[in-house]
Amino acid sequence: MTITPRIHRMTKQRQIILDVLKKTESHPTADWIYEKVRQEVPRISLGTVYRNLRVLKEMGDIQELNYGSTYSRFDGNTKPHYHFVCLDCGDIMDIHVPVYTELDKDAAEETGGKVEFHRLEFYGICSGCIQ
Amino acid sequence: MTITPRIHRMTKQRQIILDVLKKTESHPTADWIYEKVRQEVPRISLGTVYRNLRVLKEMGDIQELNYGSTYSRFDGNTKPHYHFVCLDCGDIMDIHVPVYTELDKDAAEETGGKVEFHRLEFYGICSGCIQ
DNA sequence: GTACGTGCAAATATTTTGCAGCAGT
DNA sequence: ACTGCTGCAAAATATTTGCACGTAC
Repeated sequence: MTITPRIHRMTKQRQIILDVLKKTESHPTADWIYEKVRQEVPRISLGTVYRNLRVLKEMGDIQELNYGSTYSRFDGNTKPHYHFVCLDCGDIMDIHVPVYTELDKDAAEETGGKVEFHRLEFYGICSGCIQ
Repeated sequence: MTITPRIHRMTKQRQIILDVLKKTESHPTADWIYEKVRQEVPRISLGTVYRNLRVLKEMGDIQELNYGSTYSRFDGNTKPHYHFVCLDCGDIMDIHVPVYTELDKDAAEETGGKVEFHRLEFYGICSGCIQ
């Protein structure tokens, strides 16, 4: 009586959602992705987009971000990296600084728990908004 | 024609909401705060709780956290500190490691923007859930 | 007295879900 | 063929807001 793990199929919808996320530099919302995918699959529903985003996240193909707002944004870049959030225009950008994995050790020691990963976001005004 | 800044009054409701947040060690949701405050002000509305949480946040008296879920949590501790989020039980705890303000300089250099602050959360399994 | 705050209820916004038919493996 | 996936629409969740009255300053 072993648990059979759920098998994921690669449907046209799922593939296109993944492609859209891998191709964009931005960190789009579910609705933005929906509108984009609709150009190729006009009858796709928003529910399907949400269901696929959840599966893709579970499979580790994408990341979900929910910083500073009531809705989520998604990131097709799964390599560890940090983000910069502009407090003015709300834009989120990738930051190319080395990832400090040693931090996890300190945190694990401090809490007595096991640290899997960490997330770091910088908040401020982006170069475009400074003038 | 100067802009007159909004003046905030300290009402009974606002004071109690702030007190509740300053007293707790947890990082409660708006609804938890609502239930707690209701013990002292039975007729308070959830709308009032949300309005006050926004004002208190704007005044810098509390922090809003929205990590890994669709709803916000609030933190009465405004001193810079990091968080640990348990992927099993969902609990959020404070971490007592020094805050690395130098990180902000690197990020500002990399983006060309101005960094005000950063947030760092560690994700893993807390000591209570490890067994 | 002024204008910010409150309670109430309705509205928004975002995400999830039940269901019957469709489709990937 | 089996079972996961889809579109559709309705539901669930979390948060915001219009309004008339109340209250801190």
